Amino acid sequence: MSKPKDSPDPVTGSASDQRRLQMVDIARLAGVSVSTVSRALNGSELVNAETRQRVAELARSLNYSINFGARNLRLQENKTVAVVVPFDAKSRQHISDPFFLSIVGSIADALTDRGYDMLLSRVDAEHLDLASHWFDSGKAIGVVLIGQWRHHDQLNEMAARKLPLVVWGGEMPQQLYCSVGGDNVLGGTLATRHLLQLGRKRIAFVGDANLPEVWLRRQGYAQALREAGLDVDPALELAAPFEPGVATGVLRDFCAARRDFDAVVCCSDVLALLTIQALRAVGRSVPGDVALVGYDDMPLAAYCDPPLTTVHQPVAEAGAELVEALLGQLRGERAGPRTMPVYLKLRGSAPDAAR
Amino acid sequence: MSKPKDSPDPVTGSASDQRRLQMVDIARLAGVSVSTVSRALNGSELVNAETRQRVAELARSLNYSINFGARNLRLQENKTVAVVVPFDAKSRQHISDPFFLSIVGSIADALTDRGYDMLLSRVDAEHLDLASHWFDSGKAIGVVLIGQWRHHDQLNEMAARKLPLVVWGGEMPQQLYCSVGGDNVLGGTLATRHLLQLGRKRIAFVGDANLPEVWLRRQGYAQALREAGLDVDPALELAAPFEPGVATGVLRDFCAARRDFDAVVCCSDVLALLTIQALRAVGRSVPGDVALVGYDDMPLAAYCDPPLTTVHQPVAEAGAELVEALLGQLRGERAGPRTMPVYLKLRGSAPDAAR
DNA sequence: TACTGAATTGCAATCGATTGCAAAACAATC
DNA sequence: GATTGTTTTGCAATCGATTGCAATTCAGTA
Repeated sequence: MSKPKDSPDPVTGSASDQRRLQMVDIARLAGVSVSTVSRALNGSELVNAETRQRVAELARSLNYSINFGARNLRLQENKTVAVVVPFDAKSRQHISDPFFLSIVGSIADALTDRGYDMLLSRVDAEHLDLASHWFDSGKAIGVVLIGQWRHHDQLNEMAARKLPLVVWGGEMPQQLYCSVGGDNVLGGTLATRHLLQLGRKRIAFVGDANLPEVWLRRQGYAQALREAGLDVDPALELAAPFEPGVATGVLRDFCAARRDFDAVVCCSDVLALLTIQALRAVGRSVPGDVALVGYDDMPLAAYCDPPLTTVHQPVAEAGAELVEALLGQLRGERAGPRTMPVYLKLRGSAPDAAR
Repeated sequence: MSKPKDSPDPVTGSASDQRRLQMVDIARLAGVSVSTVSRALNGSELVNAETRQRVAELARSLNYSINFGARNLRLQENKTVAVVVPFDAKSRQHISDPFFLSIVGSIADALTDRGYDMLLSRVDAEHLDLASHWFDSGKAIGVVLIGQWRHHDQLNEMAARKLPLVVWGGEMPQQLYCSVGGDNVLGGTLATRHLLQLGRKRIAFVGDANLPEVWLRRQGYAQALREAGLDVDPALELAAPFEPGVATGVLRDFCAARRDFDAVVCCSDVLALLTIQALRAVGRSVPGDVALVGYDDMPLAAYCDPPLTTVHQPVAEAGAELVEALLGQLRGERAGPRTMPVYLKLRGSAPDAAR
């Protein structure tokens, strides 16, 4: 009948355990002042070693933990970073692209490692500047924004206002803010070159070039074609958005209308999957009739059918780079944009030529 | 501390030195006291309508926003909720399962809608109880934990300590904490019944029954088999974990060793994809040789090949339910576990019998 | 002009921590 | 015992907001 675990602890007192323990309680129990407790818990040399030990043990045994709100207010210090994921207000769609979610996970890791907290929120992709609210309100010391979307301009304005900001995305000409991203031009080039090496000559490009990252990838795509002495055919470019719902229709129409291409460069792995579906719907096979390269190398890319040949983005390193860039800014360093290497991961959707 | 606040040095004043605007600044500029500004911004009737208007406009034009740390300290109120995603410490793997990430997105929405902030963090899946730190330190008013994993016991202890806690997961016997989840027994039953209706009799079950949710789904699986007069064959159960890395090997071995099954119930869509790959590697087709049902209905489930027939989990509603359950607890309501309906989404991997 | 009550406004205490400075305790020396 | 020097400790101000209560303003009335 005895259930020791559930019995109320007489020391802490069952009635008053509603209120959270604070320093004054520890102080009273230890028979010292609040100042001494504060110093003891912070390991100050000013307090007697024995007292320090005693206070620390008392605090631990009572499961005391400090009120960070009060501490931050006093110290004018804050270890919280806001991570903001844009969403499409028109379609009211959440971000569901696995790649962005992976990046968020990677940032969470990087922040945790460095002792920072992460405030996650969403913002209308048409009003990226609302993300500055987290800084303005003092809730966060800086902002990490996932993607530039269509509002390069707003980002520049935010940077001009001295908002501590880092953006995952591509490096654009005359950019004021600090971006971190994969080498999009290289990615576009690698994907296209590989398809050319497979002997494909009519290579379509799927992605909305209004987005900076896509625009850069398209540069790489065009460059690779030029190297091979080929021209860009605007008819083979499809401005499909990243939202699966919209993209599906666009892709089906495209595949129904044209059969004069033998390869596709897709600007995300999700778009690649949708493209494969659209192609199959009109009776064309991958990689037989059409070879296909995706982008991102999302976790599931290896487990699709066919597994996706895709441009690998350095997700694991991305979090650390973004966080370091932000902390650098806060230290007053003038941080420029950073571009990280990418490489092509060969899988079934556009297998190695040697095979 | 008698050091008067240094007037910001106009010469050396670095950019980062730009002190954030506070109420006292607004007060000075408006020619009123801080109290009046506070009241004005909070829309108090005590302050003259005209003054209120003037102060509000001034604050807006200066882009002032309140310091929440100070406000929360004074009001003893906090609108931050910690959302904790367990990770596997052994494999040091991030959570990459798209389903969990979708749930996180859904919670972010629900919290934003209700004016709460979301603190996202990860915790070692072997020490779920560390999640209580967010509450103990006053950084969050409660904790939402994504998944029970193997530590039902730790969760019960946390609940016994009166930690405001809600867990996404299944409802287990003698559970002290509040869980919110899909109806796992029903899900298992629906999946299995559907395969039986297709005429399959040797149905494998893939998932680690040490996890509460899987355990419940297995109940449903067994129940459906019994209904059909069939016995559960332990040889057809495969305790594959959710981590793709580990699961891949386990599944390949299983498919290589046994060909005496004609259907599979998988406990996640990712496991379903891996199973399809493993089956194809040994020359068996889906759904021809083996019909297959996944679980979760992750965003990409419709875009795989074949598209996955899968048990749809109510992700969009999940966030709202979890948040409401937590807020209910905070209001002092004695909230029991909630189980949400699920349904079977028919797609290619186990098509409708009628076809 | 003096008085009254309602409408505004401001003073000062408060939330829970940190920390400069001064006071107290203790030890060492003359 | 008085003086000096070194540890330890505690008082009180501070961070940026909120709010009870007292003070002020002002219109209306005697």
